Amino acid sequence: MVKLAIQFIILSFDLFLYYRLYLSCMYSLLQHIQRFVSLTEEEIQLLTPYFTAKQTEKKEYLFKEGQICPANYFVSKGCYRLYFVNEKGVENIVQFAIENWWIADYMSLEKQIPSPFSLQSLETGELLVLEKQVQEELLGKVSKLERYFRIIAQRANGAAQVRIKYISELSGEERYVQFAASFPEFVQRIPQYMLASYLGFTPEFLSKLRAKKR
Amino acid sequence: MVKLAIQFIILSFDLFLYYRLYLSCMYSLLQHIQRFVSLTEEEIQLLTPYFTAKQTEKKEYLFKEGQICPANYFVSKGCYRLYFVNEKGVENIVQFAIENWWIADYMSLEKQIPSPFSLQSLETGELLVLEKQVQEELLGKVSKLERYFRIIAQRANGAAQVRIKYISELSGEERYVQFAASFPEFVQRIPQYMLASYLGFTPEFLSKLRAKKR
DNA sequence: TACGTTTCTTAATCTACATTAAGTTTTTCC
DNA sequence: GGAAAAACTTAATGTAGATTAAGAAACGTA
Repeated sequence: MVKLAIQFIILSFDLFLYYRLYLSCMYSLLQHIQRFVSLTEEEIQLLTPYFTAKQTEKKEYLFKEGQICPANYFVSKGCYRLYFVNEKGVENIVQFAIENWWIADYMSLEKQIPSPFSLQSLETGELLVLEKQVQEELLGKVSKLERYFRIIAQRANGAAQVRIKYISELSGEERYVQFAASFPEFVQRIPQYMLASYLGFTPEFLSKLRAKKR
Repeated sequence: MVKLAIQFIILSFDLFLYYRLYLSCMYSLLQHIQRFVSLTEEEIQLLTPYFTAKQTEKKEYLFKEGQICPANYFVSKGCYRLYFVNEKGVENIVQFAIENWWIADYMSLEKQIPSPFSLQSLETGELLVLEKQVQEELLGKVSKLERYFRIIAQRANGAAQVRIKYISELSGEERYVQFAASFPEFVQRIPQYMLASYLGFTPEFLSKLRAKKR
């Protein structure tokens, strides 16, 4: 009987922890959504069951290369990277995501094909998980979210166009200088070798740039 | 009186030409939309007034660097490029669009800021024009199109992620070889120096690669 | 058809960053 | 707290593609 009581308390505590995580994440997401689309109380009620909250440990994978990207992820807390490993075994980061960003391999998610990318947590984090099938159901129930996701995707699209412009136009050094000026806290937050990877050059070269700057 | 009659005939002929262009473009677009979203007859009736058809001459600009991107464009016929000019005066192509593609500077369009890009026609072409404000009205009238545009944008997103992967991973030569194998007709269709620009290297280098391949 | 413009080709020289190879410092984990 | 792993730094050497400078070929226009 004591064992059962203890298990019940543990279960209730787990439930409490999950609920707290879930509320925190949903709050972030609703704040984000309402920046683009206004929702009624009813719509909010309708949409909340479609999301699952997840806590991730540092280095935890959400999916790995070769797996189908299982969901679209909204970052409530933490930092994540989408990366691939090239034929020399070197990791190349294609995208980071921090609070209030969505991240996924959108080609894999859309076409349900194995991803060449892996998605990994860089620190303890909290996410909302929206699987493809679940998203389809959700959008059937709350069609206003089609608008939200369209706006998000179009913004990401514009950002990608600008990113490709920078890759073409700026030297490695210029990219570093601009990025560090635009996102100084982010630069402190991640390992320098990952920053180098994202900016498209080697950690050795980044060391050289940093030495030059001192 | 004779002059009036001639003017009326000219005006009717212009209207006929426009109508023919418009029908052709709308047909392309409706075919495209129905690949993703099914529309009722009523919805089709509702949406058609929101699009303007446009014919472009070779080299014609839809917008130039420094202007706000005025619209989202659906390509019914022809080929277009989105490019910027770097500080050395060299043109860098960020994107092409051919039949059934949408193209715009999505950052400029979304935020209504001056674009660093220009959008130019590479051959005589035909487009449907959807200005931002008009799109908002349209989406208010036929909300199903939110879904269509979300899907399109998400696919473009996935494609951009893959594009960035290729830029990081493959050498210039490898990019050329893969692109030429994947899109042989497109390679014939555009000037080689534009292909080089899009793939991220100089026309001189492309000449070298082509010589090597013979 | 002739001329000017655009596109493509060729080759030598240059350069931004990669690669190789360590050593040093910081972080992690038991 | 100590050892191992990870991250950062340094420097010499190498390389993929850029730059420079033309010349040749193709295209467009009057």
